[in-house]
Amino acid sequence: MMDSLAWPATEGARGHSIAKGTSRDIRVANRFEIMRVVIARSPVSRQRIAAETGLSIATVATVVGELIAAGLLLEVGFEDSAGRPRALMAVDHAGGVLLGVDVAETYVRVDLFDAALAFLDGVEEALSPEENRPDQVVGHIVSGVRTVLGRAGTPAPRVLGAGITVPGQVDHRGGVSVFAPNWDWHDIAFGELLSARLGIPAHLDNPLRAAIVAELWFGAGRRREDVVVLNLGTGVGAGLAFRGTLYRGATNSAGEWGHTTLVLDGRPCHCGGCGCVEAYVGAPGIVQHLRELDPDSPMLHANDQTATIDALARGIDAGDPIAQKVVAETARYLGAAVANLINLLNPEAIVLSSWVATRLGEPLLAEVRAVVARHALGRPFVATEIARSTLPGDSVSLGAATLALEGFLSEIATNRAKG
Amino acid sequence: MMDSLAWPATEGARGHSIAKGTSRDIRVANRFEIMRVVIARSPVSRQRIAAETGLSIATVATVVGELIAAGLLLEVGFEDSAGRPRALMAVDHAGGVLLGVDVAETYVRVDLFDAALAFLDGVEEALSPEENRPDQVVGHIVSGVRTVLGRAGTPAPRVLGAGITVPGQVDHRGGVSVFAPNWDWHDIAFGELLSARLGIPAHLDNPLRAAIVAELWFGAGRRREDVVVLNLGTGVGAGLAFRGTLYRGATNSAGEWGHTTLVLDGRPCHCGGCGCVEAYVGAPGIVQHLRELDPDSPMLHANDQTATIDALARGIDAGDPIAQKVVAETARYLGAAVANLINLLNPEAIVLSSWVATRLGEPLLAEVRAVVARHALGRPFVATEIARSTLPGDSVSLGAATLALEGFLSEIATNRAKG
DNA sequence: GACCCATTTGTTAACCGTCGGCAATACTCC
DNA sequence: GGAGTATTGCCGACGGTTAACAAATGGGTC
Repeated sequence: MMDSLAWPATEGARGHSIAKGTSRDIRVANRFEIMRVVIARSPVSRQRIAAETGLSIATVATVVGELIAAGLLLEVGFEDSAGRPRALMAVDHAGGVLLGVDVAETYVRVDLFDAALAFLDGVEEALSPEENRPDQVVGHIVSGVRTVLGRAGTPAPRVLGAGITVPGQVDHRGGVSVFAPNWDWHDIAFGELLSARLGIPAHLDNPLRAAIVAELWFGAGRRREDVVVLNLGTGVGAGLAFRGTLYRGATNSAGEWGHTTLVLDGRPCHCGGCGCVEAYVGAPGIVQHLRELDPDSPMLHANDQTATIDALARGIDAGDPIAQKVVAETARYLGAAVANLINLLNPEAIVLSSWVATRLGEPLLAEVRAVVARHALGRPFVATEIARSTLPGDSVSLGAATLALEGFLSEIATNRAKG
Repeated sequence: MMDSLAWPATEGARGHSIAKGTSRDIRVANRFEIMRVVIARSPVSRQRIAAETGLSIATVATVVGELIAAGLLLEVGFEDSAGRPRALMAVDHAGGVLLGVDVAETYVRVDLFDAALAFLDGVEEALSPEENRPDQVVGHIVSGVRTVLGRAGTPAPRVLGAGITVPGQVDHRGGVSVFAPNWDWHDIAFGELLSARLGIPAHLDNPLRAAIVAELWFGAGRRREDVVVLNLGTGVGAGLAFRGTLYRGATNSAGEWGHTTLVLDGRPCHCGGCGCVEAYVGAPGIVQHLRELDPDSPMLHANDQTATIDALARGIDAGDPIAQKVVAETARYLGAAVANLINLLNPEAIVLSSWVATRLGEPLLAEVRAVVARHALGRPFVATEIARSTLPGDSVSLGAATLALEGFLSEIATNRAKG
């Protein structure tokens, strides 16, 4: 058994359920926070880090020292002051790389990032419908990882960790894909398979959670406590963060916002229910709006939702009335569903992410805001910012890599002893 | 200005939003946990407390020592063991009392509890529709408090604190009723008014939050992390707890589950929207189901929902088919709305509370379970226990008093120096 | 240009608080 | 009195902060 396993095989058998907080957790949280500030404000002085985090300068100095010792940070210069110049810290771009792997129904995407989560390189391998065995998927991941690491040049960079997202219910502590509905996987110890083949600390989770972590570190979630990210794609779902940290639910399946009922006894949904949010605002649902409005629309591309949504986006730009009606109809449902989240959870921000949100963009968002204003209660509504994600690239693989960084930061040894 | 104010008037002006955790918080959380164990398992040995909390015996001993010094706990006897007998701890019933005040639209309820949150006495004063000025409400609270404390006998007991719930959006830190829709209150510094007149540390909050705190301490929330309590009354709302603690949302208005849309463009709701959950499962909504099924039903009591719901409950017991249909119809909506919560939040338990849940009881719950099973996703569904609240009495005033106990426990000085 | 001082930054040590482990003590039973 | 268990006190490890101190620079003075 390799020691690169990120999940101790036997754990979690504690007698009680309450997460007892230890002082160690405080240090780890501070490391996260300081790393976030350095990434966002780079180059940045210790003084400024202290001001932004609220920590004392002494604590900042020790934590920064740890991060320098771990090879993540670097003093990159100095800044004038009235007295001694401030040293400026930045992420050491040679300090190591992180891998973010997004396993979806039709593709496996492997992205390489530096320790500041700046995108370096990426490959995407298509997944045919027959290739749904875990070992086949693992094969694609391994080949993708080899490709990007190979291209990264010599000497091979130090890999700090890999984050892998798999759809469905994932037990992130055990590295187990508990249930992946599309492939009918049950309790696949995916993480072990991967660690064994990669020799890299691997962190398995679900794409919704990766997306919210990416927003927390780099997007609308920065400096906020309660954030929801809505993944609008073929399926739809929500990533949730409460009090500044990821919320997973009791059994790692929180966030199935797509399968909450919006229209009782409404449109059938592929989950078997009726009137689910996903049936109206998922890509197939949007295509259905178009088909119902104009069955012969030239924007319709049979068997290719992506092309249809693209055509729709072009139609909006061109002022096509049918396209506009489709957007309005979609927003009628999406807005009500967003208002539900606002009323129930009173978040600070709701972020629209994934490819449908990207393509339909501002026109959809404007309509949604108007609908939300009608449905949501006044006070929570004004407290919530509704925005599109500003993250570049695939925010799922970015979030997966971020989870790997969090894992790495959690395991840095504290160095009091110096020498 | 009195020093019994529980809310420092100037606070919260920190530059950053992240709640920086201190080791002090750990101690406070452990005090809560140990107090909960003592209340639930009383009389209980230190050993058992350690086993149930997962803390070391040493830590349990120090915290128990603090609580004894604060007058909350007492050694009440010994338990045989093979060697030295275990000392048994219990709450000191003479250690102090807590007040729980539930301010509703039509009444002010003041309950007195001992430090173990056992009910001692209570009074309810009716609130006429004209009596909606803050000072009038305060007057009722003060008179109620004087009554129960007067009856408690001499010498007057030590009051550890008072928790007061007010409907609407409440800023618990500042003790301000930010917005109470029924009375059109805006930014009433209710807490200051009360502290000044009572001379008792007062803790203001919202009834939904009180209800979930009560469940966390004494009901289905014990030893659970993620719990939802549904308040089914004239209005409906949800109290939320994530990771073992109360969730308030960004601006203290999380939990408006009653105003999430379940039937797009459905029944009008008094909030101005349409198709809200409350319009179907709030008491008036249930009465409307009955009216639609049988406009001449003898169970209908004009202008008295409570009587109608009571008649409905009797009808169910008697096997009245109309009553059963009304329950089924109500469950059709309630079940779907509960399933939404399960899919979105994946909680460990959902607790049905308040007077409608009490009266319609098991028959409603059975129907709801069946509907939820159809609507919710399989895996989160089996992970969620759906139950009626087992708390006796008014769980809102109980929760309010519990909030006061939490406040008291947070402010116990740590005593290393002894003598 | 040499020197000194003010000023600010960064580091170190001391302190307090938390928890856990271990040994000494307390207590009862056999 | 000895065995066995409970409780307590003490110590170490770790966290953060405060305060004192060392380091680095600029500016003024001779």
